[in-house]
Amino acid sequence: MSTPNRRTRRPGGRSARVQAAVYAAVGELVSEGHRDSVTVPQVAERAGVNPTSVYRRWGSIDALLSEVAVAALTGDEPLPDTGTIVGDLQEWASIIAADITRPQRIVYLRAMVGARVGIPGACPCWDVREQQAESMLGRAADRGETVPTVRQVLEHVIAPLYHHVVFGLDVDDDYAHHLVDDVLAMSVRVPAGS
Amino acid sequence: MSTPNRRTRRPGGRSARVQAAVYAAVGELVSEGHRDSVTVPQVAERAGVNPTSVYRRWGSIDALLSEVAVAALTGDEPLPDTGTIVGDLQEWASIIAADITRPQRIVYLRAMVGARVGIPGACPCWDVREQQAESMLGRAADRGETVPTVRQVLEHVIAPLYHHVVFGLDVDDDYAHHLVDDVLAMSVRVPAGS
DNA sequence: TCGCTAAAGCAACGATGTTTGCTTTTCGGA
DNA sequence: TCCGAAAAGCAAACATCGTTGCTTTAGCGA
Repeated sequence: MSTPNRRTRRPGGRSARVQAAVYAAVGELVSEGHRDSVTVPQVAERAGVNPTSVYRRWGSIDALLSEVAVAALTGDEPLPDTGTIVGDLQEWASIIAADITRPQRIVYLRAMVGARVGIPGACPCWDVREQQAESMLGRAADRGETVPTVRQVLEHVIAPLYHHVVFGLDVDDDYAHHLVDDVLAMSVRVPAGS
Repeated sequence: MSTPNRRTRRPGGRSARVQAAVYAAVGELVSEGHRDSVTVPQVAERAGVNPTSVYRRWGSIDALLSEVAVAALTGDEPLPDTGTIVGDLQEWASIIAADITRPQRIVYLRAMVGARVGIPGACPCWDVREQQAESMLGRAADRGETVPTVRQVLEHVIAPLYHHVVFGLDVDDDYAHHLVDDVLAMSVRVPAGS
């Protein structure tokens, strides 16, 4: 088969340049607080690109926004490594909380929610979080600590954090740490023979 | 002061009729699966009302949708009363899961997320859930059961459920029950002297 | 280097959403 | 019953978005 996967058929110079310009333009507009009403023509003008090109490549502003969003939201920060699972999870939760409460992130999250119509399946964001959780929990388990499952961490730390941000509820360090305390409480069980 | 609170200045006949018609129209359109693209002119036509009236009263389709959403999302179902906290929470979680995964609800939730720009503070939805949780936990505590806190139930059952729906992840009974199991595990502690 | 073709650019059009100034209706108090 | 004013209706202008047919540019393989 010499049929490249579409979308990779001509990745060279100009296409790449247009994509970069468009991505940058979206980033700028979002950062400038044009929170809502980021439109295709706006992005195109800022990028110095013809609107038609954007329409043909991405189809709609939502698709574009959510593509950029995924890229922006999965830029990985260094993982904490404090020596204990409590420390790791609390620092991790704090970092995430601080990150996703930034105005630009909120715009992206909103865009993701708006665009997730008829797009089944998970988005890469959660995969990243899952890998991070796996990594920290794995290390802790190796140290002999009692740890919750990856699923529990995702459902009871990550999900509530994003829920709060998306619905405009308060999110701060205290809140994040509470979540971690809760999830750690889940993994403390009465030993069978005690 | 004879300055009524605005929005209540002339609640009589016609205004009320227009509001009712518009609310009904939004409900119909959303129910019919016009998932996206519910526009002001559409709503106005269906309601037999002039678009201008809608624009002047609500300003935008998002504001209108989220106003209707709050009304729709806080309609309370009867609370389960199975005799145990496990049973109550599991049934409750199932009911909520079934409710918010209906296509119309998703539209409303999306609208809430979209409209929650610059509207600080909680929306009435969470208040309802909080009261429901309080009620069930209170009954269980009276029976002498060990129960999690209201906050824990909200953060670790409600929040993940809504998170999943809003981001298009799977939600079913199993998932809901898992959450309940987890939150109950939080309240099980090793007795001090064991 | 040449040629094929994917992708970008251009321009014009059609459709819709939104705003605005003005008129008409009708609520609610005097 | 009458009057002032709030809210609804109407119509037309306005702004923008999104689409489409065609042309032009420029990767990339032969």
